[in-house]
Amino acid sequence: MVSFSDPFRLEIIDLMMEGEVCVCDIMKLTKLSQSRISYHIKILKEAGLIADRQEGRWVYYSLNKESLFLIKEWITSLTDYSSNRKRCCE
Amino acid sequence: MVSFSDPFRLEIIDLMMEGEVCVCDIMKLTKLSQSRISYHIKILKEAGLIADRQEGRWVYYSLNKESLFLIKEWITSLTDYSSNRKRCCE
DNA sequence: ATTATATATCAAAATATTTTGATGTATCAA
DNA sequence: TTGATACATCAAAATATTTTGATATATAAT
Repeated sequence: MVSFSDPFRLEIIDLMMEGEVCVCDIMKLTKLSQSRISYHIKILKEAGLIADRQEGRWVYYSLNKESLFLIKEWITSLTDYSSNRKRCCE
Repeated sequence: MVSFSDPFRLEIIDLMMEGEVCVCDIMKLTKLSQSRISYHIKILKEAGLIADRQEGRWVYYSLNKESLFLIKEWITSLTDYSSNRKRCCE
């Protein structure tokens, strides 16, 4: 969840919406520097939000649908719970 | 989304799952200092994630279900999109 | 073998966020 | 109207994250 917290990471996630991308794609599409992209990719990967697959010199990154589904489930649990007013501080 | 990024804010959000809470509730339940809680509450409020309602000296905070729903929809759109492999860098 | 390409990693600098403690404001009770 | 309570705000200090530029590693092409 913490890794969702950077605007560039959100941008990278949005790019992955349409399928696999490599760092070079992200470079072309965002004008971010290579090491900067690698840094954010690493954060996303450590959070389990993206999957990677190497093919030769390229590494393809894509969204990890399972972890996104788990986040959705957590949000659902937050809102589904009955929200009766609690008396406070008494 | 950025406001989701702090462990204490996630803790506060979890506390709101069961309904409205005031800062004093959060103080009792988390042992965080008052100003620290107010600070995080402010971040969550500015992000539209929580609603507030004043009653006398107390301010009751609760989850904003609509904004949580919007986040879920965004995540759904991320994963629903067809994820055909894209050729890269060629 | 040598060179080029794709990406990762690193340490230092830059920047942003969080925490703290003090003070301010509004409401309520005595 | 005085004092207490609940919460907000502020500036400074503490801490964490991000960016940069350099270098490293692995693969592939020549």
